[in-house]
Amino acid sequence: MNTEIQDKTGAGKPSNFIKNIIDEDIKNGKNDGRVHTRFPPEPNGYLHIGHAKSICLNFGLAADYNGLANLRFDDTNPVKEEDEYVKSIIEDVKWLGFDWQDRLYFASDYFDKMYEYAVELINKGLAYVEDLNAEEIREYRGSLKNPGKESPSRGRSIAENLDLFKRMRDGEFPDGAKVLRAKIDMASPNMNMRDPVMYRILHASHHRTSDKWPIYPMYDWAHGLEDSIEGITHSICTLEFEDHRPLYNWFLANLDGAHHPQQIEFARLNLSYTVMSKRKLLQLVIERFVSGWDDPRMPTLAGMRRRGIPPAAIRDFCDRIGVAKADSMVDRAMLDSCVREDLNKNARRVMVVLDPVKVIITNYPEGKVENLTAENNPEDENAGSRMVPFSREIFIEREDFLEEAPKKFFRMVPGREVRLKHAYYVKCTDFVKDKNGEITEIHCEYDPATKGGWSDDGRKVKGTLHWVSAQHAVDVEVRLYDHLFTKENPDDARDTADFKEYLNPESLITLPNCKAEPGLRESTPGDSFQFLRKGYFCSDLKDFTAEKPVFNRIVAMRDTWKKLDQK
RNA sequence: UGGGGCGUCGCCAAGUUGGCAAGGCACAGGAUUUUGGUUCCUGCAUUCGGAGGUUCGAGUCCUCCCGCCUCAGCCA
Repeated sequence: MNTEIQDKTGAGKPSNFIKNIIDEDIKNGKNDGRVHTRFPPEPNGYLHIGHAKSICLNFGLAADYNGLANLRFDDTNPVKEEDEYVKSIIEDVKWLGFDWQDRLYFASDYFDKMYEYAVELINKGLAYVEDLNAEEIREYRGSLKNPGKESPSRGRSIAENLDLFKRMRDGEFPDGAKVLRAKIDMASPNMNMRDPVMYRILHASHHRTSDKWPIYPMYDWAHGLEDSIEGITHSICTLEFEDHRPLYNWFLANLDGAHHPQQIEFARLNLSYTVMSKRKLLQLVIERFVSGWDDPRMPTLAGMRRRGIPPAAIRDFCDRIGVAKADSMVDRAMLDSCVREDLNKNARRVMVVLDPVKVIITNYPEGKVENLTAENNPEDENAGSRMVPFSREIFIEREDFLEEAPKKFFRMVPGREVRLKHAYYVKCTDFVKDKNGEITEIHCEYDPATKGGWSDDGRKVKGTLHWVSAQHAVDVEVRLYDHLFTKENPDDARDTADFKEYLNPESLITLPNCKAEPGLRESTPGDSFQFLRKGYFCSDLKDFTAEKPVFNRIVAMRDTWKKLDQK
């Protein structure tokens, strides 16, 4: 394999086309071998896992090449942006595990400089003030197949343009009255080059510059300047900006002495069984299909944090999916796999019965309580152990008992011996049903010689069950989360009405009466556990209290029995 | 017969100057196991959207064709 590249870019991470470009740049001494990237969110919404891909890419590249990565807010549109989003984005990027040190920047910090640059273009005869209104500009722009035509304003003198632009800046004109446009080519096959708008008039208060500016720069004009000013070497963005690259380059090439970063585009992330567009996510929140931006089913970083997904698992996921230019849809199972891998290593094991049925161990002394040793994590010898109380009456999982069982079922069945994890071997001797045929009570006998769950005589038991002592059990609520949508790609709803038709009615199942071992009452919100044999869960960041403990299922265990059973 | 991209296993994805198809997820077997979890083995593209061509040799070069994504905000 290409061990050379891997050694060079470190960490044994797979190569990708961006690293190849950077390797080449370094070989050629471009940018003096510097690598400087940036993550440039607009503070107008919450970050989601798609942004995480970009964050991991930009900060990861900087780390791999001993470079730097900035966090920069692209706040050029005051009517959409709010400080609240700045805060949440900062929180999310930190949570993901990245550090921009003192390099937190705002596009709005460069407004003065951008204005000067605009004047420079006007002076070069490369920009002009437009009188046409928005609708007229659209008409003049032409269509995909037909060239546009030049605006009457295009012929204005430099002096007049300078004057008008100054007056735009001074607030003399109402919103929409004029714009500043670059003078490029109205017949270009690339629509972005048909005299794109650089500045629009917006008498709006900005979250940082307040009322200082009545004009605001457009993305295409502003973004390259931001990159240039910060000395960015590789400006990484998503595929839809590919068509903007010629414009990005045109602006920078026409400004004297401006540092000129290289724009590189990659394919944005699509994840199966969810949607990623801000508009659709917003709709789910507003129409109450989810409880908020941090609903554990949301693909937002806030939602994933509340779900209990470790940031390290998201970083691992972003490494595994790679970076390329082909549109793709990553299987949610890939993320689940990363989550399980992390949690298997790190989550303390604990016993919780989700759907309890009572078991009475008829030959166990009434009133007796034993404290049994239970290891906290077989994957981590430093995790230690805890004591779990055992008594005559316990709860087990309803689905772990079958009156008549198929051959491959090796849980509790009348007459068969099974092991209670960390406790004893027990054998079912009897059971009680109510008039609906539902099991209400199971009777067992235990073997006192098997304390701890071992037998000296080499006797084999195939099944091991988790349990909770009835008198010591803590009542907890458990929320089982599943895919938000039933369809792999809810976005291709073109044939039918709308993506919300594919919402999964079982994406949240609340179990209000679960039985947990006593220690769980003391958990800190956000703690994650493996509920033995059931999956990984975390105490809910918002709703968990010692009085009413609430746990979220992060992801279920892999379950080969379920697969077998369904066949 | 507008422009710009992309097409390698069910899903991601590597494949640097042509040298004879990495890896992960998923799936299927088996071993180990006080979690039907973990771990560990094993299997899983004679083939790279298709058809031609160049070459001793092509996923990599050439030609044509097919399919998908994307662009007409004073959004980013």
